Amino acid sequence: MRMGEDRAVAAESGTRARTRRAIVQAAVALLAGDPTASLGDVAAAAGVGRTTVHRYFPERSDLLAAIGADVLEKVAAATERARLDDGPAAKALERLCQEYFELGDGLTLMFETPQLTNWSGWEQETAADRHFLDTVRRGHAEGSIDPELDEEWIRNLVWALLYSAWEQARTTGTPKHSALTLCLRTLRKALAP
Amino acid sequence: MRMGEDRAVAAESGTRARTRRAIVQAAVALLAGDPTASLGDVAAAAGVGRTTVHRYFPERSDLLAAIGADVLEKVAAATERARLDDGPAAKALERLCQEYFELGDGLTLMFETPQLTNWSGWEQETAADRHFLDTVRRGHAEGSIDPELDEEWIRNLVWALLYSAWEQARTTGTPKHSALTLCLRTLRKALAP
DNA sequence: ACTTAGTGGAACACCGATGTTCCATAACGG
DNA sequence: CCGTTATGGAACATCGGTGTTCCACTAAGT
Repeated sequence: MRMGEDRAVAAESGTRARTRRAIVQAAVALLAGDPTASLGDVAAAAGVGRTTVHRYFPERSDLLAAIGADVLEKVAAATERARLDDGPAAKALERLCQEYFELGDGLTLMFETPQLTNWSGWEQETAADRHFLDTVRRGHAEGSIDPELDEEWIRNLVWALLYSAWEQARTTGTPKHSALTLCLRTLRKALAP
Repeated sequence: MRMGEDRAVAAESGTRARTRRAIVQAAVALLAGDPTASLGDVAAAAGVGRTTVHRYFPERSDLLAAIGADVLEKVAAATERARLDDGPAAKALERLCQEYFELGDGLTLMFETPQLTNWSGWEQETAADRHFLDTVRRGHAEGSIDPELDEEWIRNLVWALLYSAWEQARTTGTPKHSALTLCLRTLRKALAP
């Protein structure tokens, strides 16, 4: 038995881990701008050879899956940080929104790269997802969230607002903080009963 | 001078016009589900031979351009119908939202198919776009729209809400009318000063 | 009915992305 | 300092989508 992690590939020697991260990072940034970018482009953007990319991710889908897992992990972490159970539910969702905004290009990818959501972890409800929906219900119960807006719509709404805000920051020159401010203000007003 | 249209290709004999429309229609529906669908798939979905597709649209980009133009045209028509200059600006935008919702899969495409917006008509501001922004400004002036939300954000917001609502209707079983209701309610609350 | 316009299918060349192999060489760690 | 580890590049096979041509066939229009 190996002392590896519970993840698939497990403990890589520092160098490999660093290269792998470099590739994934570059891929996220690049694919956010052009979802059809080739693996050669990704390699170039990551500053490595195309061969190396294939060494780490035999098929394109493997890279996509890795990105998907990465984003998913970041979402989970962000959900943790938001401490959804503290204070009024509406406020909790605003905090969550702020945390999710840190996903950056990950937001763009989730919208524009459907293949990313084909990876196993995405089809079934994640803990973060459940926690989110629970919080919305709590908001409905305690009266801090408009009861006319059901859970599903609010989930879609949050993501849509985040995507809009991030894209506005990415394409137009809008500074990130003001984009986020608009996003949060809009969310607050939308949720208010 | 010819009695043809001002458009590029102009008056086609009824049969051709019908086939062309069938192809574009099928392409819209298909690409909304999978933006990477091949021309063969489009042909199959349209119930015509692949050769025929190429006859009408020599290159893939030509088809995309046609779709882009089609959507653009529908947007213009919808903007007309919304009568943006009547009544309070906030109400006008809600009417506009209702009209835009009719774009259906066109909404999905605008978000998920960037190549669609590469076509010439999209880079420069359209009349509809200008009319929209003018209406937002009017809302700011007359006090029916939250002055903290700038024109650009509101434009993005409207599209994002529409996309969310449409996707919710398309993927989950939510009936279209209730999706639209949620969308409008959210917009109304977001715009309110 | 007969001419013309429109269609479908097969066959082909082409291209870019993908995935694989092999080897020389650079970086790293003991 | 030397062996292991990781890398980059070149060369190659493959594959699917694309775009083209040609011909037989069918549906319109007069």
